[in-house]
Amino acid sequence: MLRPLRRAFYARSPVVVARALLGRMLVRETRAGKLAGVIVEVEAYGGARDPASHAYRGETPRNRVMFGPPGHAYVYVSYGIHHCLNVVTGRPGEASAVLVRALAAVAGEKAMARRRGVADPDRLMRGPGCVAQALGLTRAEDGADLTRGPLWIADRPADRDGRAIAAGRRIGITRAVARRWRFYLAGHPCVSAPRRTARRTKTLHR
DNA sequence: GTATCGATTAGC
DNA sequence: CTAATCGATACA
Repeated sequence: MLRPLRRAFYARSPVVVARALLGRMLVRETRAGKLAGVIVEVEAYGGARDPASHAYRGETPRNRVMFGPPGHAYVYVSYGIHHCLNVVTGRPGEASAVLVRALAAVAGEKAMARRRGVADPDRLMRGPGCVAQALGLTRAEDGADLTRGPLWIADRPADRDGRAIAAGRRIGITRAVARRWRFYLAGHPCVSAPRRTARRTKTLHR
């Protein structure tokens, strides 16, 4: 029987949780049916110590959930258009999180393809905005408790398809760009390889 | 108050 | 390369 990962799993540093999430199955149960995918790409974000984090400058209405207990979803609107799913990690108040950047679909592909308007299975959830669109996640899911349904991550050994965990720079940020806090399954077709170099870099900040 | 930037994406 | 579009931030 598949159960959700318990809160203790999330109560660790974002880097540790990020790596531990690779190969785990994320499940979203809707009235229309069950959507699921294996996590293949993530990014870690620190709180007050990480200039690239939404929590770096303190609590706001948007990031409030980050400052709460771990194991909850932080869903925000990116560029006014897309939604992005994060998992809150660490101790309450630490405001660290893991951004879910890509999944390999294992259930509900048809519903995902309909929502995405895309047929290619590898492109259903490649990129954080695509993940949220395929799963139908919005600000309504902000604060959802991942240790219970209907949005949860399964307590089952990671299935990494025999692939190594690779690390690289986080995508799309301009601060603390030196940190190699993006983790992904090497060579996986659902991983979004960075295409452009990031815009203007503001801080290296190791 | 106004101006600009972004943990993005699709399209030209 | 750019538009899309809004919360947060920077600044007058």
